[in-house]
Amino acid sequence: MALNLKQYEAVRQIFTSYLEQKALRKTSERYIILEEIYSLQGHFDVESLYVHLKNKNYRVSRATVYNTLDLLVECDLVSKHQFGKNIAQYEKSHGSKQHDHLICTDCSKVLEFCDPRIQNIQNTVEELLHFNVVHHSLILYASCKKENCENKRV
Amino acid sequence: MALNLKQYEAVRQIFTSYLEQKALRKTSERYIILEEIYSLQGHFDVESLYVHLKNKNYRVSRATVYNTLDLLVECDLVSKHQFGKNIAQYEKSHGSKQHDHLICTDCSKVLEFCDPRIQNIQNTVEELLHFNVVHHSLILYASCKKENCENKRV
DNA sequence: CTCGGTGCAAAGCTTTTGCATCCGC
DNA sequence: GCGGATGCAAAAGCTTTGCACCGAG
Repeated sequence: MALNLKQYEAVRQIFTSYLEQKALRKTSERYIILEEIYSLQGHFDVESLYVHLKNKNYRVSRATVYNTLDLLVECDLVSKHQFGKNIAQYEKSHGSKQHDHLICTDCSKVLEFCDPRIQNIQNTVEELLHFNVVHHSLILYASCKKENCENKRV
Repeated sequence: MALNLKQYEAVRQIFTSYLEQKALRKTSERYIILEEIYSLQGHFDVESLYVHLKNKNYRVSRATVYNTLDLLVECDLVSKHQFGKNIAQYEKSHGSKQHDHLICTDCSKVLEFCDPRIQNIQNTVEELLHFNVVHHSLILYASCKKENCENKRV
């Protein structure tokens, strides 16, 4: 909910540089969307972002939301995930620690974890296949051992 | 293209057990779809599988293809991937070595690689978060170092 | 004979596209 | 003022659903 102003200032700066570098226009919509994203916690999909914006009475269209998200993903301020469903999930990524995701097979909740060893795997594959790894997605699908898993219900 | 009969026999057996265990009917469509999948190489999406079946003059519907794929994924004979797009990709998984995927950011080609260290990461996370990892998805997005990458075109 | 499974087509959802309008540069 | 970007709505693409019929058990 709350926007970290100091962080937003930095992020806004990065976005501005990116837009200038690509000779794209600095429209108010683009900044409104960026600000909204950085005031959200956790993962979100396009529709919920759109609704959030509408609720604040901003006049934006889905098309612009999609377009802007693409830009933000490209300049690394937002990351995009496909958690097995057909709905793309996004999350702000500036200043966040590199992390991967675990999805609970009982309740679909998404947890985060860090493991530096993923880097070693990337390095090996880079050498072996002669590629430069740009980014990765590691998702573990796992069931909760605890009986009290929120939604042990399926 | 060619179906490995010995493998198919084993796979058919597994599917049959699964259907019996779940008290589901052994319909001809289900076996036709299984057979077609195991005669395909590499990844495929629902539409191409459907077209393959239609070309062989089988009377199947997309609904049945989707339904059967769900069953096959559940009994581990087929694995499902979301390679960043909204089209689910599938591949036969029985008898194949555990592997992960690298997607070329230049030409979208999908390569496979194996790295046992992913297992270590899973073990650590299992302990740390108290989950049982059922399966995982690791995708590396990487650009080809070689100038002669098939489609260095974007 | 029952009722789960199927085919077909329509509906549902997410995402993309076309076009007139708007506004950053 | 030009041309990129937007809003809106329609269209597209993948997947699910409703319904009448079929066929496995």
